[in-house]
Amino acid sequence: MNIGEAARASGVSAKMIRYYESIGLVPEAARTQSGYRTYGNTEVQILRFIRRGRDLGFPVETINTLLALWRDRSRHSADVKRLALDHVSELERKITEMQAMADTLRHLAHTCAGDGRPDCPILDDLGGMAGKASASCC
Amino acid sequence: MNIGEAARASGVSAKMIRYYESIGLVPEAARTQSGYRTYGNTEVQILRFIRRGRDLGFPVETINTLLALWRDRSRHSADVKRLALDHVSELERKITEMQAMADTLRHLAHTCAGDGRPDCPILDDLGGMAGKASASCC
DNA sequence: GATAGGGCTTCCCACAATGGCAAGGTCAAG
DNA sequence: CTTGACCTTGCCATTGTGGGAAGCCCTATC
Repeated sequence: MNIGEAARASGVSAKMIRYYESIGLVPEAARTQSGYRTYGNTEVQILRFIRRGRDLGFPVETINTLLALWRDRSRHSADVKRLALDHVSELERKITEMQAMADTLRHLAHTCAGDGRPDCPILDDLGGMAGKASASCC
Repeated sequence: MNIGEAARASGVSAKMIRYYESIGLVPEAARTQSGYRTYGNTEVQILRFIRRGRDLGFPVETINTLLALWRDRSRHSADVKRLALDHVSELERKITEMQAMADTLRHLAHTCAGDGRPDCPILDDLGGMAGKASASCC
């Protein structure tokens, strides 16, 4: 199977497959005489694993660890679970952060007329003029 | 005021001030004879505006537009409001995406014993073996 | 006046993960 | 043999930030 076919079969672009190989996330693929990479079912399965991990937002570095655990028949599921829950915490942290941004902006936008006049509480806030009359810079 | 002092006064690192200048987000600073950048209150105010915009998650490109509107006394607040609400939409999109990831992972982690045994629904899911017995790669 | 230390300058490198392009080799079908 | 689709490597761009090196500048202290 060529890289293009492996890409189609795994959902990982050929570009990314080469990249993952270059950073050592997947082992170097076997090559034909002419230099084409070749893939089998095992490799495609690994690529699918990576793809799924990326879809769940795991950083590549963590996927590397997860792959190692996947290969390790004597792994402790506790190690996998901890990686997953750490990632959940990280996601929650970012979600909370973005929700605070969105809440602030929704509030500001709510108090903004949004018409043809220049007065705008959003710009007032950004300009550090919150609560004061709408200002222009400089 | 030197760049370090301006950084302290605005909350934007000296490094980033130079970067913002290089991409044209802030005008080129005046220089002393020896080449040091100098800043006044106006410049610090602009930097604070940028800092606040970044804290609200606006991309630099959008902050550029917001700065232009800030300077434009004949602006329409509708334009500012639209930028803000578009950004809220973008934040919501990302939040929804990350919440789906977190929900999936919480569910998987919940069904994972997290002990010394190797069986792990999380790895099963990543390996495309959802619902089947815990597998090891290759 | 000399020296030390801290601040400033520019320039380059790195990150994470992905896309795109270009120049060239390869393979299979017509 | 030609054509078109595919593969190869390599370099550039993204977004926004940090780090560091080499060298100049300024001020304070001895």
